[in-house]
Formats: sequence, structure tokens, C-alpha cells
Amino acid sequence: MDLYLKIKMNEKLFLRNPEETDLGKNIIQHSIILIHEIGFEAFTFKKLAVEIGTTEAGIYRYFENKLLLLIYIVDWYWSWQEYRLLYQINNIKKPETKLKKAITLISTPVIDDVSTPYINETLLYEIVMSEGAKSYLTRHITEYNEAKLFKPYKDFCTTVADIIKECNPKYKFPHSLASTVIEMAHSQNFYMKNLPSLTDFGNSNDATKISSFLEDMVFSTIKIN
Amino acid sequence: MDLYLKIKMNEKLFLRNPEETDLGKNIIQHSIILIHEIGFEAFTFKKLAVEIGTTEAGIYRYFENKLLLLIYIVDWYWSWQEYRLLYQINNIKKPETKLKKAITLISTPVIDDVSTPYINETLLYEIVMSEGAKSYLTRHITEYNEAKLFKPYKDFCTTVADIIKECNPKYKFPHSLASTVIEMAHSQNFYMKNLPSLTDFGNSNDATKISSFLEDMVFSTIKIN
DNA sequence: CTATAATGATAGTGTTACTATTTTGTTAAA
DNA sequence: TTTAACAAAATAGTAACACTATCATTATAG
Repeated sequence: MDLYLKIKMNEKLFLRNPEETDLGKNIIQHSIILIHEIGFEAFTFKKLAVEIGTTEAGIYRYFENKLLLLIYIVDWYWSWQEYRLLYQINNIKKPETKLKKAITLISTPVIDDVSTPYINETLLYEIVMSEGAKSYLTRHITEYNEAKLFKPYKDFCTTVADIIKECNPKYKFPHSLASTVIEMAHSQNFYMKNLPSLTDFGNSNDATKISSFLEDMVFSTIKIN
Repeated sequence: MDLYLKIKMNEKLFLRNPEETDLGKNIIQHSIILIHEIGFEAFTFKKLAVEIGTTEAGIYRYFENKLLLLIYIVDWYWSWQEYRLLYQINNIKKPETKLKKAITLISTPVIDDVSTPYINETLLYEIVMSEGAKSYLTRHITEYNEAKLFKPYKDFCTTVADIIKECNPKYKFPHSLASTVIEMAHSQNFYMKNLPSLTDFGNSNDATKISSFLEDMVFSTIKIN
């Protein structure tokens, strides 16, 4: 069986759908590689164009600007993670087990995934960890939010919040707790790597410790073990 | 008694100390106003120069680039918050009370402070909330960290982590828990304002709810009430 | 009264973030 | 088969940004 995953993206993200052409897929593939390599600030459409042997104008036909391209790949990431989560917790009855799976999923760097030919999920995980916040830390946040550009992230949070509610329907702050774990899963990984004194993990690079920390925090907070 | 607060800043942040001249103070004062008004991405030294009636080159004599200027004001913010925290918990014996004070302090938007003539702390709080992460989400993080440019933030985290340890010396992740509360105090305020579905506060704009959420989370996690 | 330091004014450079125009390639009707 | 129509690609151009360099002016300290 030869399956591959196709995620339906919000049409307001692009001018022309990058999934429909070779050039479009090249833009996605190499923007991930290039942003990972040089960082989002140094990343320009010019450099990307050189990388894939096209012109700046060619890329502008697909994306209005580099922020929307970043939001595109971040959105893809969250849609993909939600898919993975729903797949992993499928048929699991105990909400506690589901919650543990969710925490492990987001706090563990991605090894690899063959489900998508032109997207490197390992690089993508690191981009979301160190550049993801920039997608919503913008003056256009209201406008973009109205255009539903942050829906994949919000959906993922809602899914986790729903699991929290299943675990303890009386807990008062399921959404805030969900956004806290999700945000911190990435942040603590980032800190461990770059500002280790903000964590208790040294630079052990051991993501399982982050899972333990978050799991303990979440289950203590909702008062079940 | 006419006191005012002077914070000693890391000398690697600037080329010329802005505290020592009128122009320097003007740069700090108006960069806060301008970044708050138009956001960090749209903020340029040219615009700032026009605002304060000097030239671009004039500002470049003080700061190498706009990121270092941002780090300067963010550092000032964290130094100031640590000063406020230490002041507030002075003479308090019970570590639980100290921890509650700390949580309230960072999760409540600043009303006003007269201690510093040319810095508007209310605007500064909002800048740190919506642009603060950009100060360390940079490719220069290692270099800047070695130059101790993130020390004020790390010191603040350490102070909070120490209070957590006082509350429960056996708790295993005091630093991670500290960075989590501190980060989330700002993030949840930002979400409440901009992406309310990531929280349980609607857009009630009621920061006391954020304090309740964080307080409950922290005390549940370290297992004391 | 002079040396020094800060500021101000002016100009210049390479890059970024686009937009507009022209050229080329493809398909569809005459 | 030719030509008209259209989309895609290449080229060129612009305003703003992120600096650097030079030189003139002003204030101040010795």
C-alpha cells in the first residue's frame, strides 16, 4: 500500500497553491531547509530563489511575503501533529493514556516521517521550536486570525484541552493548561539547547526529561495520577 | 526623599551608554514608545531618528542594531521586575506568600511607576509581552548568551526557582517550573488579548484569572496549598 | 584659548521587499 | 499550419532598510 498524506491548507495563505506544481513543492521543500539553515530573519525570497534555480518574482507568485510562507509551514506542522495525535490515540479508552501520548508527542523531537515526500519533519520540528512564535507575534495577528490562519494551532490546542476535560471535567482551565503544555514542550526543548539554566536538564539533550516534567505538572494540576 | 532607580546595564549592549546623555535617554524613551506603537518589525532607526529629531547615524553611535536595542530594554525590564520582586517579598517569611507575590507581579499588567523618569513601564510591559521572545529567538543566541545579554531574565528565573525550592526542597524541576510560569504569565495575557480561544478567560481582560490559573498550577505541581 | 568629545549634516553602499514590464512557451481556434 | 490568446518566466526597476564614512559644528573641560 502506497499512501501519502495530503493536508488541505487555508487558501488565504498563498496566491497560488504550492502543492499543485513542481515549483510550488520546491518552494516548500527548500524554504524548510533554508529557514532551518540560516534562520527566519536572514531568510529571503532572493536566497530561496537562487537555491531552487528560479527567480524572486517566481516565488512572489506563490506567496505574498515570507511571513505568510512561515505561517504556511507552521500550519502544516500543526495539522500534521494533530493528525498524528488522533492516529495515536485512536481506540485508546483511558483519557489519562491519551494525555500522556499527547505530551510525549509534542515534547519529543521528531525522528523522521516518510509520509510526505517533500517535507522534512525533523527540520520542521526545529523550525517550529525556534521560529514558530514569530508566526503569531506580528502586528497582523488580528487580521490573520480573522482569516483563520492560526486555526491548525488552535485546533490542536482544542484537541488537547478536550482530553484534559475528559480526564477531569471539573478542572477550570483546560484551554490555558493545554496551550501551556504545548508552548512549553517546544520552549523547554529550545531552552535546554540554548539557555540550559532556564531548565533542570542541563544540556543533556534528553527530551524524555521534558516529558516527565510536563506530565508531572499537568497531572498534578488536574489532580489525578 | 527624592529617589530614583538606576539599573546597571551590561556594557556589551551598547556602543555608547545611553544613560549618560540626553540623546541616549531620548533614544530609550522613544524607542519604547515607537516599538509599542508600530511593532518591532516596522520599527527602524530612521523612524526613531525622525521622532526624536536626530539622524540615523546618531542612533548608530549608541546601538549597533535594533535587536540589541530591544535586548537593552527587555533586560532593563527584567532587572526592574527583579528589583520589584525582591522589594515586595522583603521581610516576608513564608515562601508560599513569596511565590504568590511573584506570580501576581509578572501576570498583572503594570499600572504605572514613577521611579524612572524616561521609561514608561506600562508600555514596556506590553512590549515584553508581545515582542520579548524575539530578543532570544535569534541566530545570535549563543554569542549573546556568552556575552551575558540574557542574564537579567535568567536571574529573574533563578530568583523564582529559589522560592519554589524554599516551598518544596524536594521538587525536581524548579527552574523549568519557574521559566514556565514566567513565560506563561506573559503568553496567557497575550493570548487573552489576541487569541482568546487558547485560554479560558474569553477576552475578559481580567489578569487576576491568569494569576489564579498559574497559582493553582504551580502549587498543585509542587504539592502544597 | 585650545583640545576633546558629542552631535549634526550629508552622502554613499549593498541588500531587502517588492512591482511592473517584457519575453518566452503552450494551447486552442482559424 | 498559422496565428491568436494566455499563462509562466525572466528582466528590470524602485523605495525603503541597514548600515558606514566623512566632515562640519557646538559644548565643555583643562
